[in-house]
Amino acid sequence: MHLREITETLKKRRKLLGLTQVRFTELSGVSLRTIKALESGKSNPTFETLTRLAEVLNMELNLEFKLPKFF
Amino acid sequence: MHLREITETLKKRRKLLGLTQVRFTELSGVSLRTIKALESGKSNPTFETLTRLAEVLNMELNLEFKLPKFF
DNA sequence: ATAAAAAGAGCTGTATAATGCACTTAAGAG
DNA sequence: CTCTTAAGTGCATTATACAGCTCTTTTTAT
Repeated sequence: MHLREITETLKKRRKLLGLTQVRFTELSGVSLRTIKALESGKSNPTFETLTRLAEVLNMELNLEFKLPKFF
Repeated sequence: MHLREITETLKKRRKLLGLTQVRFTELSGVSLRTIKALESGKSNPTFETLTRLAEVLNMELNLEFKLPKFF
């Protein structure tokens, strides 16, 4: 997944769970500033930042083999 | 996956493909210093760095739901 | 249409990721 | 063992992620 897909997924799921950005910072420990930058596509986040956010959403980052397109 | 798992996986696959760290920098564009730090567990890499390395190995990072442990 | 809440942006400081160079240590081949 | 190559470390520099504050814009509800 490209970074844009990942951030979009995080954002959509955050909203699906009815969380505001503020509540998201409280639950994740990632600053509001960082979340805003990330969601508006203005950063190259560290692995830890993405992981802390994913965690709150019951998600995680996995390293996998690329699958051929027809999958 | 935790960072340690990810870096171990990258390292193992790099070796499996018979690549040295030097060759890995040439193919990925990530500096030798950064690869050394990463593989020896001394950094919190950016998404881009991980992606560039994974790319060379025909792998990628995916954001997924956590599965219950019995899977 | 207005008020309130949420999201985004500018400015700034601090921490640290990424980099290059030189050196040391470890691993492999002869 | 020695020689060669690969991997890891220390130090210094540069770039930038992270963070807090304030202000603006957008969205949502009344």
